[in-house]
Amino acid sequence: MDSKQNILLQFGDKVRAFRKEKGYSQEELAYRSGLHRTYIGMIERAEKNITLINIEKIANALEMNIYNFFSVEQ
Amino acid sequence: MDSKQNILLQFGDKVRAFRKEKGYSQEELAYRSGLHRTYIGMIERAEKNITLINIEKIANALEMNIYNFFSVEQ
DNA sequence: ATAATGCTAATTATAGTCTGTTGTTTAAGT
DNA sequence: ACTTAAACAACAGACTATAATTAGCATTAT
Repeated sequence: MDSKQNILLQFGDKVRAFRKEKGYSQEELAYRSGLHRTYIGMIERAEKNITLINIEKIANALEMNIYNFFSVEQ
Repeated sequence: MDSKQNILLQFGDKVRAFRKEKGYSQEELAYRSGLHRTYIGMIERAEKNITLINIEKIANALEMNIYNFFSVEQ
């Protein structure tokens, strides 16, 4: 991932916002989703082009539905 | 991708349904999204774990928003 | 001072691309 | 109805690009 794509920035921002709403650290979210601490950071910084299965893991860890990451409201 | 994950099956089914609604062949959708003919088939059959950037490409090609793939209604 | 996050780099797994072949559906024409 | 052709989709295999995982150290909050 060189130049950060808009959709990844948008997704990363939402993950970070929802994570903070829940009061989780990156490490806590990593643990809950079964992903690695540094990987969560990379996603939030839009450095990785995440796959659908991992999108779902993060959604589950944040106790929300995937479409919340992509809906226009909020 | 060995055993097909639920989220991939759900996504693939939606892509196929929306594609047919538009009257596109897999090849037509491939052309419109800039992806490969056979790859579209793999996605619809849930054989690949698609990345977010390609999810967006397919959404654009189908002239819809990403959350339509994940919303419960319809 | 310490907890949280950023950043680099290296490795492994797999997503994505492509060619070609087989099978299946659709629509003709005779 | 039965072929024939053409369009469409499934499938296999090989290759390339990159996502995913991890460790270690630097930096930034608190």
